[in-house]
Amino acid sequence: MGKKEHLSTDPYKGVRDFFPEDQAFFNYFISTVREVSERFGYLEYHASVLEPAELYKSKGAENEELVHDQTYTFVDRGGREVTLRPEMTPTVARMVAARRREVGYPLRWFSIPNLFRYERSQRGRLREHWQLNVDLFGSNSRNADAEIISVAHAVLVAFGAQESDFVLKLGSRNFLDSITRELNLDEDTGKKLRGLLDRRAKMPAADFERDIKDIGVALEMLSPDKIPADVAEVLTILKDLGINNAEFDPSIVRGFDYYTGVVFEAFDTNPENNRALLGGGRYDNLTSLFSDEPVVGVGFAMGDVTIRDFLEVRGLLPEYIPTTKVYVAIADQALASEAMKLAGMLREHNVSVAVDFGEKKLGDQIKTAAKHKIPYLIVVGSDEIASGEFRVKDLNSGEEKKLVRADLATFFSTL
RNA sequence: GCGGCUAUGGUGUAACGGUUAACACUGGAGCUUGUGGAGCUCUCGAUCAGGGUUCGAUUCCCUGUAGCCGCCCCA
Repeated sequence: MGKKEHLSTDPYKGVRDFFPEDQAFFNYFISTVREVSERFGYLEYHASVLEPAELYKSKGAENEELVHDQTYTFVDRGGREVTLRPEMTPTVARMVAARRREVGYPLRWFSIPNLFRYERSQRGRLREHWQLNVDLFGSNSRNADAEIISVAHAVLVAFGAQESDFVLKLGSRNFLDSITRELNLDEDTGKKLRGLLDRRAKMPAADFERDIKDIGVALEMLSPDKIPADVAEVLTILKDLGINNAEFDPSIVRGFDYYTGVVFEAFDTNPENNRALLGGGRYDNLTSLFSDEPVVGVGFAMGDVTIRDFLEVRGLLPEYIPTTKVYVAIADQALASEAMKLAGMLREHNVSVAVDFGEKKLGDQIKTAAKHKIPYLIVVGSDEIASGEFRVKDLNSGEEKKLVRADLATFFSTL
């Protein structure tokens, strides 16, 4: 036997391989979110996955865990500490701050970066994922908050979701602060309250009520009927825009410290999938890391893995169709050059064509085309070369039609 | 960082502690020199690693490793 130790074919822990079917979905994800973002007048930017580690360290003690335990951080050959970005917001804040005097506001930017986090993976949470980030800078208007939420809404609709499939839940950091002030809670207790609210959906109602009483907050203060003024304003604008599945939810608080105003998350209305599909909110102080001239912002982010899970559950995943439209099979290896010439002619008309070199029998060549889910087949044989007439087979229906050379290009380029 | 579950060909599954580890898909060869995607025949290919219990371990126990799922945290 002489068994040799081989390398594993698994990808690195927590990251994915994108096989062509996966890449096809990914391309669909990218093109859909890009189209929607651009439709709202947002411009695409991009940045390196490498950032100086200080960018994440400077955000305060609360983020120690994120920086020390949940990032890929290493020292480069020049002794610099480098981090694979775990989120995009500090990067975009850095870029905006760098050109804060010249960019012009309101500024609308979006990006589709990959992000890394060093943590144990679980369903819907991997060590690398891709995320749409949409941000609007330089406006304090409630209309800006509403616009960002409506972009999020439009993205989900563009993927085929109905308003009944998801709900937009809005909360408010101002509201949270007002409770803290009213009850005179210290900073620690305020944080505890925020954490409890964040976890509310995941814990039994009785536990939540007990814990909330323990820190001295009456349950009535968190009633969904007591809509804070900022949330109410945004909800009114959204309604005017024709968005009817948004509501106030006092337990929407978002985990990050940098949020300052209205925050929101979208949820699948199917209670079995209670993970947030996307989330965001207003953050008014982020660029202050880079300058004393702060730039206000509001934005949201949506991951490719969570949206894929959502679309799968809802039956909204598009069927896989390869980009290759035509497969040319040959009856005899000697005809390979003829087949390649025919393919070349079709390519000049922007038809995607793959050619078989005839190393297997014709039947097996067709199997290959079918296996690759290529929709059309042309067989090249000496008869066809002589007559100039080719049989085009639709591999989905099994139907065949005869076309002369010139008509082939016309036929395929209309697909 | 903490906890639960799982580990058999490339994939998905099967095997009361007892012959040669079974079945399906996939791959390869053929039936079959140009209408074939099917079918049939043949074939390649596996018990995660180490230790223990036992006459005998894929099966039971321990350790390790890996994966999945939760928790923590949340981008």
